[in-house]
Amino acid sequence: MTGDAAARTAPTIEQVAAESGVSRSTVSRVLNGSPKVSPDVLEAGRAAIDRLGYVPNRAARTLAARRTMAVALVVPEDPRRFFGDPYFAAIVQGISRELDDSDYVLTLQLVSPEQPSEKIRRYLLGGNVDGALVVSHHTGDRLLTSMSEGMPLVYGGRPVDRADDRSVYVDVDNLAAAVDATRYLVERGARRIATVTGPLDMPAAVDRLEGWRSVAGSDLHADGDFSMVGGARAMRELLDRAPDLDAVFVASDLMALGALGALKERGRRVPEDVAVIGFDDSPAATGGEVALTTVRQPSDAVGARMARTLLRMLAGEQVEREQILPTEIVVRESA
Amino acid sequence: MTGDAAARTAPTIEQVAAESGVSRSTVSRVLNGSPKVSPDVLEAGRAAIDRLGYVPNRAARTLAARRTMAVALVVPEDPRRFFGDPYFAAIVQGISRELDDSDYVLTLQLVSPEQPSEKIRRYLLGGNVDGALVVSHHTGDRLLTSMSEGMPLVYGGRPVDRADDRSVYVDVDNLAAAVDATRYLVERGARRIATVTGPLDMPAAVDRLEGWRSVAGSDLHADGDFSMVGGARAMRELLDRAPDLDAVFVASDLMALGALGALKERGRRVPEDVAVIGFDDSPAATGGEVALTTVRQPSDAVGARMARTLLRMLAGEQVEREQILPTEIVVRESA
DNA sequence: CTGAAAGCGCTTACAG
DNA sequence: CTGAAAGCGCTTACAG
Repeated sequence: MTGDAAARTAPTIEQVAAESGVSRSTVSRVLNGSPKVSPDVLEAGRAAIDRLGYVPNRAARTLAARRTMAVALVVPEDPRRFFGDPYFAAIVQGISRELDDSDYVLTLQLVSPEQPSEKIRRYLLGGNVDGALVVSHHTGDRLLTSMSEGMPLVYGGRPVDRADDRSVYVDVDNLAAAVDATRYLVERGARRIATVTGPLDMPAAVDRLEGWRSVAGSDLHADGDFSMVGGARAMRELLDRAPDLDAVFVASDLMALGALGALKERGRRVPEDVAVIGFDDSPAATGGEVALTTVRQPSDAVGARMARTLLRMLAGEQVEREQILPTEIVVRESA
Repeated sequence: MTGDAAARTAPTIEQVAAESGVSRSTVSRVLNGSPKVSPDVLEAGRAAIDRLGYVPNRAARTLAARRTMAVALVVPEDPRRFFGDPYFAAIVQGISRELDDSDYVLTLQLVSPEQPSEKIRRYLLGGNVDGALVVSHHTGDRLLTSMSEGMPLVYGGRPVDRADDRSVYVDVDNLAAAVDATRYLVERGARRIATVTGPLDMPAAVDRLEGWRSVAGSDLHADGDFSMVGGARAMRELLDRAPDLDAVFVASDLMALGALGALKERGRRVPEDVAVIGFDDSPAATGGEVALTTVRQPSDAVGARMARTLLRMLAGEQVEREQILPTEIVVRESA
C-alpha cells in the first residue's frame, strides 16, 4: 500500500523541493514562515508539502537550528502522588494550555525523588529540550539546581532551600493564605482551632502550618498526607486529642473531604459544632455533602505562568525571579 | 566561571576525541559500548568523557543513527480525568518502571480527546520517538489508528472499535471480571443486584456493565462517572429507584467509596443490608471505614507489559496482538 | 526574493 | 581494533 511505503520512508525536504520545483533553501523558508518568499513560490511550496504529507524531521531541524522547540516537565515525585493530587492536574493543565498556543511541545520526565538519576541529567543536557519546568512539592534536588546554569528552568513552588536566590519560580503565598484562613475562623468565633497538614517535607505544607500556628498559637496539628483518607485519619486523631476543638484549617480540599467524613462519624455538625476551611478550591470543595469554605489558589494559572515565563526566558526576555499569585477565601457552607 | 562557559558550549565528540587522543569514530564506539574497542583505548575514552562532562547530543545521534531512543506516552484524555484516575497512575508507574531498565526515555503527550490535533501527528511522525504507548479509556481515535502503520504503537485497553484487528493492546477481561464479581454476589445470597457504572463511552465501563447484566439480568444501573462523588450520587439514585436492593457491583473502588458513604447516609449496613463489591483494588479499596471486597486488576502490570511489548516491537521481535492479564476477587469486608 | 554551500554533531559502512 | 569519509535532513549566512 502507498500508505505503508510512505510511512516507511518519510519524504525529505529534498523531495519537497523537487516536487515543487524550488530549492531546498526556499522550502525551508516556506516551512519556517520566512517573510521573504514570493506569494507564488509560497503557494507552490505549500502545495508540494501537502501533496507529499511532508513532516520535517525534528532531529535534523534541531541539529541545524540549534534549538529543539521542546520543553520538559520534570516531576521528581512519586507517580502515585503526582497522579493523585489535583494540584498537579491543574498545573499541568495550565502548562498545556499555554504551550498549545506556542510552537513548543511538552515532554514528561517522571523521576524518582530519591535518585534523580543521571538519566534525567543526560536527557536535559543532551540537547533534548530548550528548557524545563520543574514541579515538585519536595526536594530542592541539587542535581537540578546545579543545572539551572545550563538551561532555562522554572519551578512550580518555592525552593526548599530558602537561601536559594537564583531559582525562578511561580507560587502562591502559602503562609499568608494560611494566616488569612485562620483569622477567618477566629472572626467567625472559633476559640480552639486545629489544623490538618500536608507532609512536612513539602514547603507548601510547612508554610501553611506556620501561617496557622502564628494565628492559632496552638500545637493541635496532625499530618493528613494530602490525601482524603489521611485527612479523615488526622481529623479523628485531633478529635481524640481535643474533643472541644471548634474549628479546623485543613491544608487541602481533598483532606478536608476526609475530615468532613470523620466529623460526621463523630456526630459533629459542620459548621455549627466545628467550622472547617479547606485549601485549593479544587473540584473536591463542592463534591461533598457540605460545600467547603476554602482558600482558592489558582493552580492552573500557576502552571500557565510557569510556561509563559519559560517561553519568555527562551525568547531572551527578562523575567521576574519570583512570581506570587493571589489567593482568596471562598465562603460556602463549612465555615 | 568555568561552569558557565562549559554550560554555554557543551563539549562535542570532537573535543573528546582530541582530549583522549583517539579518533571520533572510536569515541563513538566507546559511547555505544561497541565490543571492538581495546581496553586501554576504552579507558582513555571514558576518562576523557568524564573529564569533559561530555553528554552526546541527542539530535545528532538521532539523525545519524535514525532512531531516537525515546517513546511517547500519548494520552487523548482530559487532564482532569487523567490525573484523577488511579488507574492511570498505576499504568504510568508500570511503564516507567519497565523503561527505567532500558535506554529509552518517556515523553508525555496530553492531547485533547476532541481534537487530537495535527500537532501530535506531526510530533509522532516527525521522528521524535521510535514508538508510542497510547492510554485512553475513550476514543479509538482515527488519527492514531491511521498512524499505527507508520510506527510501533501499543494501546492500553481494547480498541473502541471491536472490529479493529490490527491494534496491539494490553488489557484485562473486563466482561469476565464483571461476571465473576456479580456471580460472587449471587453466591453470597444477593437477590436484587444493582451496578454503578463508569461513563458509557469507555470500553471498560461498557464491558463491566455487560458482564453484570448477563448475570444480574436487571436494568438497575446508574452512571457514577468513575469518580467518588459520582459514585455517591449514583448510589443514592439506585436506592431511590430500588429501596430493596441488597447488593451492588461498583465498577471502580473510587466510586465504591462514594457509594459506601451514600449507603451509610441512608442507614444501610454493609454488607448486612447491602453487599458492595468494587473494582481495581486501588488504595481506595482499603482507605474507607469498611474495607472493600473488590476485583483486583494489575494496572501497573498492564503498563509494564505495554512498555515491554513496545520495546520488543522496536527490537524487531514478534509480539502478541492482544494480551489479557488476569483479574481476581479480593475478599474483604464489604461483601 | 532565491539558490549553492557550509555546517550542526553524531554513526557506520569501508578499508586497513 | 582503528581511522577517514560519507551521510543523516535540516537551517542559515552569503552572494547574487
